[in-house]
Amino acid sequence: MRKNPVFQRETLGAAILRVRSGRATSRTTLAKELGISPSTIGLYVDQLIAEKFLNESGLNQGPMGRPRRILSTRAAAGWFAGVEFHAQRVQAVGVNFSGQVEASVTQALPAEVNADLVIRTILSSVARLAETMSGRLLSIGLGVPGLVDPLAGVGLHYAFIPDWNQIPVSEKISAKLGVPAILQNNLRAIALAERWFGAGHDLNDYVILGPRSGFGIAMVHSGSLIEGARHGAGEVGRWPWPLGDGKGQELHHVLSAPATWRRLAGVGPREKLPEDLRAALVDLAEVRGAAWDDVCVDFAKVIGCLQLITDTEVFILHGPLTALGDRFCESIVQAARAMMPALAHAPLKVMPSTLGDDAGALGAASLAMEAWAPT
Amino acid sequence: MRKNPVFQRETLGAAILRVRSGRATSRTTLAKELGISPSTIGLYVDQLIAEKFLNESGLNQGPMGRPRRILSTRAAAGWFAGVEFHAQRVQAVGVNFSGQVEASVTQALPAEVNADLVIRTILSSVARLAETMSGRLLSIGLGVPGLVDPLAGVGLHYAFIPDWNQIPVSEKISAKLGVPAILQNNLRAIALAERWFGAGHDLNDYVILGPRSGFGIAMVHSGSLIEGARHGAGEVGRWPWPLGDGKGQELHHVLSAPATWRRLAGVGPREKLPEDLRAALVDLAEVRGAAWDDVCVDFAKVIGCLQLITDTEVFILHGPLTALGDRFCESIVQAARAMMPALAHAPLKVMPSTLGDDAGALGAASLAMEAWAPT
DNA sequence: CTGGGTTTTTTCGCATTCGAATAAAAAGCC
DNA sequence: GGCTTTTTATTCGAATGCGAAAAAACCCAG
Repeated sequence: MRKNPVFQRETLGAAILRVRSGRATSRTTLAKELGISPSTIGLYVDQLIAEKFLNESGLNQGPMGRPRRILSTRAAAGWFAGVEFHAQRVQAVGVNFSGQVEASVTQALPAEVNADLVIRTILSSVARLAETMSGRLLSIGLGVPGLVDPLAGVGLHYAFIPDWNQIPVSEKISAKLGVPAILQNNLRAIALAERWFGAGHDLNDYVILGPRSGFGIAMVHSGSLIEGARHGAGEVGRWPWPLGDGKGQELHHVLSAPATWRRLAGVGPREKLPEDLRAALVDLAEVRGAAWDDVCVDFAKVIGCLQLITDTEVFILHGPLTALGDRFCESIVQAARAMMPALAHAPLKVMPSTLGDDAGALGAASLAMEAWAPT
Repeated sequence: MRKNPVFQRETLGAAILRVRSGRATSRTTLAKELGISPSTIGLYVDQLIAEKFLNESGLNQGPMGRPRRILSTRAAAGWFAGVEFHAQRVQAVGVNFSGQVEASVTQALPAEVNADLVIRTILSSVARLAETMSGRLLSIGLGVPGLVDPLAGVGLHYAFIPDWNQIPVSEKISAKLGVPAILQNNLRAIALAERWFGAGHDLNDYVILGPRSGFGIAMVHSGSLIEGARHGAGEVGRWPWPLGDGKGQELHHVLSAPATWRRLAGVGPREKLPEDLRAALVDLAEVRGAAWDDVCVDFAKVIGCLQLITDTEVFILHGPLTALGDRFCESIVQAARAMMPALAHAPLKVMPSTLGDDAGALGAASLAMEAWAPT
């Protein structure tokens, strides 16, 4: 056996990612995935096994030939934290080294929230996760609302937390916790969650629809996130509404989740929504008729336009409106086809996410996993 | 001197590209650009000089220290062909190894054009270029209208040439000429032209606006072209018009170049445009009043929406409407700001391209240059 | 059960690429 | 003019990663 070479962190990290995601399960497939030679990957895998990051867990016999030695991540090798927040709450998940969620914490934020409180709540959430998780924390991902500069690790602006301007979140968090903290906009984090935990497994091009308190989208093109020159890509919510009419309001106000509920329930903009929305959802999902059609047509206008620009494979609906289910998505597709001749025979797919309410936190955890590599 | 190593084609090609574009002018800057060590780049440059692809052309004395030995491409090392076409004409340029245009050929296509004729006209155009150009042809780039599969080298569909369906253009051309033929959609090719010959030098994020016979856009994000999952990204021309109204026509018909001329000139949709459009342009550019404002507002609607989705640095206007000049672009920006609060204080830049009518052919030549590497 | 076929993994020599030191080329400064 | 400082280019030994070939592990057929 020769003297150990100096292993490239990047390659080690990439290898672990492939094994964790199941995209590569043996030395040979890893070599192909990473585009390096079988002899080299052998050394790397040996190293990762020696450092207890990977395991060999049995054999996989193909139709013929020597069976593959199945590689898997050691769940106990450490854990990642994923935290997402918005003006109302902080949500955190703990994910073991194999990418399985093992703990989850949600903390509400008071009405008079500020940046400092958010940071402190994030830290306390991670501390609570740490009580459950075993092994050491490896890195932390943060899904931050509003404008975010991921490279600098700075939260640039978020309208619903007064002093949230130019906050060096990454610095503050990683100084306290002693591990790298990776930032990303929360919708874009959700896009990553879809890749790791949802439908985006084999997708290279998809768009996340995020009708929540506003309406934003996150776009993945050729497997990578679309950021925009100033981190502002996907601000569809600020389109004028009615579309193309300068005098009106913004799309935000019409296609947000609350606005949609109101329209479906026939509740005026001033009236309060029913207290137990969760319970009312089932009923709402049964709504048909004019209100339903109107809402679908409005969504179809936007999604149709987006399809024509992005030529994406699929739209994945996130947020509370996923409760409206497949029929909502299908109605949107139908309406879009009816409205735009270009889409009549083109593939257009809209589907509700299978991830739940903690998609943002899962996405943040994905950030952490993707960024981490052994020292 | 040691035995020559086996040089990586990819690295050789990348080095030539950097030198040609002026992004790297010495061994050291090349090393930084390519992310390889100075010692290695030395060997590569020596090899490229020995093979007569590069020259040393003098010294560049900085404020201090040993001066850089300036590298440059040998213009006579070979040439690239760039060909663009649409239903009416084929346009070709010949570009020397330093990236300078040395020859240009335009051939009209008859009304009863078909795929076979297009291919033959492309070949004859290249043959005519060859009469002027010196050295050997290295590769050929093709800007193809409609849907294009660049990887397969296949023209998928183009509405204005009847049998243009699934045409293996790359195969046909490179079989005849014996050099690689690289395909791309013509608007996306223009985006590359902007990078090599125009304003895109230092830009990583920009959007090409192509109001011609229709209305398409090409998007560059983080330095790379947005293709779309099915090569159909940027089909903004097929948005419904008026925006958001299902019952109307398509944006194509209102914001195309001819339609815009008609609106500005007050000419009905059936009447013919003035014969000598070129001459009339100067007058049209003076147009003001209601028609002018209407047109600007309509463009602003679309460009504003695009800005909010893409968050691009700049829109570059191409096609005949560039004749309307800076004032047109400025009016659009003003109108967009007035219409969309989100853009009121955000950076929004629209500018006319400085490239002329042969931007498509230049872009095709850029394709050829970017794809080529020494054997 | 032995030998051929097939696929995965490892071994081992080799060479491309790197890193650190060295040389080269100029400016500025006394 | 010699000296230091600064930046670029080259030299040369070392080593990371590669390729070809061998080994390993399994199936199947006779």
